[in-house]
Amino acid sequence: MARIDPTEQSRSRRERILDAAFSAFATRGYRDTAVDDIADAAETSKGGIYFHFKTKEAIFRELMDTTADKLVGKVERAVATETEPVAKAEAAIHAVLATFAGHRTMARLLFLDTMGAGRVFQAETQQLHERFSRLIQGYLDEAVAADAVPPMDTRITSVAWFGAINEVVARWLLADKPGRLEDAYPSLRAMLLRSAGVAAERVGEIPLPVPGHEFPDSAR
Amino acid sequence: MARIDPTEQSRSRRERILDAAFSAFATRGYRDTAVDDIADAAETSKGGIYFHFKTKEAIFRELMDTTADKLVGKVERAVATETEPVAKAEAAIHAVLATFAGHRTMARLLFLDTMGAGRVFQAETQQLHERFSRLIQGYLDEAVAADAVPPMDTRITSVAWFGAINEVVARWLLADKPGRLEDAYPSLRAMLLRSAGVAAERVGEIPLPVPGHEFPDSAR
Amino acid sequence: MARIDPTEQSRSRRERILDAAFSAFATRGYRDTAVDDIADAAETSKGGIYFHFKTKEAIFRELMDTTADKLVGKVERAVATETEPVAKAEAAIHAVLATFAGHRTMARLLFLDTMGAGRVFQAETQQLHERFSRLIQGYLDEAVAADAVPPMDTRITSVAWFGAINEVVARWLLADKPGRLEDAYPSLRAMLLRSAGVAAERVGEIPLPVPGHEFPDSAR
Amino acid sequence: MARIDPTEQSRSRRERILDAAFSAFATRGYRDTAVDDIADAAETSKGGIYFHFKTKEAIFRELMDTTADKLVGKVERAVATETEPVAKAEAAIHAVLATFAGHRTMARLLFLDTMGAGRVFQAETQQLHERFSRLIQGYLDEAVAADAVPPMDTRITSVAWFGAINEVVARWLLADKPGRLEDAYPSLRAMLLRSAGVAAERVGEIPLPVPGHEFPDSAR
DNA sequence: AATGAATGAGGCTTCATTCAT
DNA sequence: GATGAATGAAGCCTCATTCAT
Repeated sequence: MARIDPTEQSRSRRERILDAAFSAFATRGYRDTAVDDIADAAETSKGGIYFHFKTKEAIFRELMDTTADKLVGKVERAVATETEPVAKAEAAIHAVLATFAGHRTMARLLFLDTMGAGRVFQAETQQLHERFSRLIQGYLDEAVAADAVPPMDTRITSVAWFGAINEVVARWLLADKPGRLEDAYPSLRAMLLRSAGVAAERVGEIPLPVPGHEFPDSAR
Repeated sequence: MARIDPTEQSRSRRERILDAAFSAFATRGYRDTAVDDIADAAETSKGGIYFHFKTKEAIFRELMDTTADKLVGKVERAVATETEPVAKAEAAIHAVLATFAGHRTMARLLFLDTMGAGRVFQAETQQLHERFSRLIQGYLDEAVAADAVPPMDTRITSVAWFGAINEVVARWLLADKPGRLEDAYPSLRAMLLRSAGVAAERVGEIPLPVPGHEFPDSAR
Repeated sequence: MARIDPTEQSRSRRERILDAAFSAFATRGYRDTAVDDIADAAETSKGGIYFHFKTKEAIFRELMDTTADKLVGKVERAVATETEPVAKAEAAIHAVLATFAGHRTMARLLFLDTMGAGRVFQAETQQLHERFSRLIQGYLDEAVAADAVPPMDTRITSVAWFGAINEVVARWLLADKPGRLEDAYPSLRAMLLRSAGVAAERVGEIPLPVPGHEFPDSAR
Repeated sequence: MARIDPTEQSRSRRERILDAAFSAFATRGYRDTAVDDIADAAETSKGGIYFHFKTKEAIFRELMDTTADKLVGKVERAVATETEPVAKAEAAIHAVLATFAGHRTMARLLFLDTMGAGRVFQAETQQLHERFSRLIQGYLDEAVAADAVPPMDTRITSVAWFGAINEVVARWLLADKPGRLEDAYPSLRAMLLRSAGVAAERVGEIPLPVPGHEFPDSAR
């Protein structure tokens, strides 16, 4: 008599809530998402949600954390396939862009909504950004150590890198006709590599804007 | 016996409201600021606010616009003192950093809270970011035209520049012990100039992190 | 140990709200009734009301509809007991008067407050009046078809009938010392029947005012 | 040096306010008309209004009174041209319909908005209705005295008359495609005269509905 | 575990009225 | 007389959270 493992059953419900919350937060933002919305989307009741999560905030927190974990994991796996320092950095940049390109919603949640959640989450957000820029900084430090790039303040540089990538992604997220995010990769890559002092030969040719494939403008 | 011009009088009240709103929004964010809070801070009544502004949103909008105007003005004035393209870009970067260094709250309002306001303001925010990146793009285009830098996709590069600067400022804003924002200038400048392909001689020496003056870490 | 069916339970609360709203609207009018008033009277919280009804307007709408339904139902049942056309009309008139006589508040809500609700409800109100005058027109048309009365413009006549009845009821509603509404029936009946051209023999004797039982005057 | 008489000047302003209020109340109803609206329409300031009138209610009251006076005046003048009792009644009916036909707004104010004003005005409204039905009753009593109609309860009959007329006017007011109010006169006249027992010869032929000129339906 | 009803604090906005100038 | 700025009491509605079942 195959009864469903209650733990399994519960997890599936819990997961369903997380999924629903994820998509709701990403679509409407934290503040504009009511717990009722999540309940509806998860085909549960409000009470059901409060059984699994202490507060609305807790849902958001958990979502932020696991999502960030996923992304970091992807980046690390992508980087692991490379050995040369600069190639590692390139792989990281590409991994981020590729991941977001495939998961617009994830990007939206991670990078756009963090402030919408209000004061409460600023610490959370900061840690997220910190985490990513530290990741980058690690690769830059390696590159410096390997003499692939000259010494520099890798802290500031990595923060700036993160900002640059973040902005390109955000702009793409909000564009009316997004186009393909990966089209931005060559130029962004060149810009970042050069910013770190990677040798011109290694950077290669500087891409020019392809007519008809310009980076999207914010409409209206 | 100089009576106060009623127009003046009214403007002063209006201004008082704007000031109060400015500081409240910058401190607590748009959503977490109640109209009552603004009224209290402006030493007016809620009704008084609604005499001068149609909605809470209108206050925020006006604040965003005028603040952005001020910043753009400062940047343009700083740039105007230079003639050489790269120097213009440097001046712009420096102007932004210097302005924000002096007006933390302004920065907070412009760059951190925009999303906190919710879906309604995404268009507004986009325009703001757009405006700044276009400003940068203008200088980059000039530099390309003057052969100060090689041809490139100035659209993406300027978006990335904006993102880089934005992130450095934001990180500083949220730091517990901010330090001096201008300490970040040399490295940020070098990073940006190199990213655009400015000649190494022109960029000059790459600054190293000064022990004890590292870029602030996010607390906790 | 009979537990109350939760559906039942909820309905009873919903009903309690409707009852409270009904009496509040009828007493103070739509605009002068705050949602808080209804909540208090229903011994619920404001939020509780908004769980059951989307807006204040929705409560009013539902009340109007069901009340009208009840009245129409009563009239139709009364009419169904008669076969002769003129008798049907008489039954209808009597049913309206009798119903209102027993339910002053219902009358008040249906006939006096409709405009107090403001522009929003004019359509609703019109439909209500339309509904009743169409009901009357149906009986008049039957009477014409049965040669019980001569041909006439039954549309205008029925509108006028409705107006006449409405006014008599309204005047009674607003009177300080209402007296018995049914005392007005004989004269109103005679007036209406004659207005439709019912034969004098069928109408019978024209009632004279009974001293001491005059139709109430508006006080002051 | 022809200075404008200050009294005159003041009255003109006062009148302008009344006019503006009249049209505003008639268009949007009492509750939905803000004092600001009136001020704007009268090209004055809110303060100016409160100089001339103690409260918003006072404006409405005065408007109701003078408007009713005007209408009563018209009716009485029309009736004065007739000597025969039934003709007087006919003249009165016609005068009301004709006046309203020419002044939709006046009708709206007097007959539709009275309740919208809320509890406060019910006394006022009642007096208005009372006044008109007493006017009618006077003519009916004369007719009875002159043996033009048989004895009856003229109190109820006149109330019913008033209601009948009122409803026809109201329906016309709210119709989408009003048509001509006076088209309703023949049938309404016949209905009313018959209701009072006026001899068939005197009433004349009963009008049938003219195809294409039916009394307007409430749209939708 | 889950449900749905209930709560109540709090948010934004409107508007009649007052008042200093 | 007139103006427009200011007041503050309501008003309607939302929503995170709790709770009986």
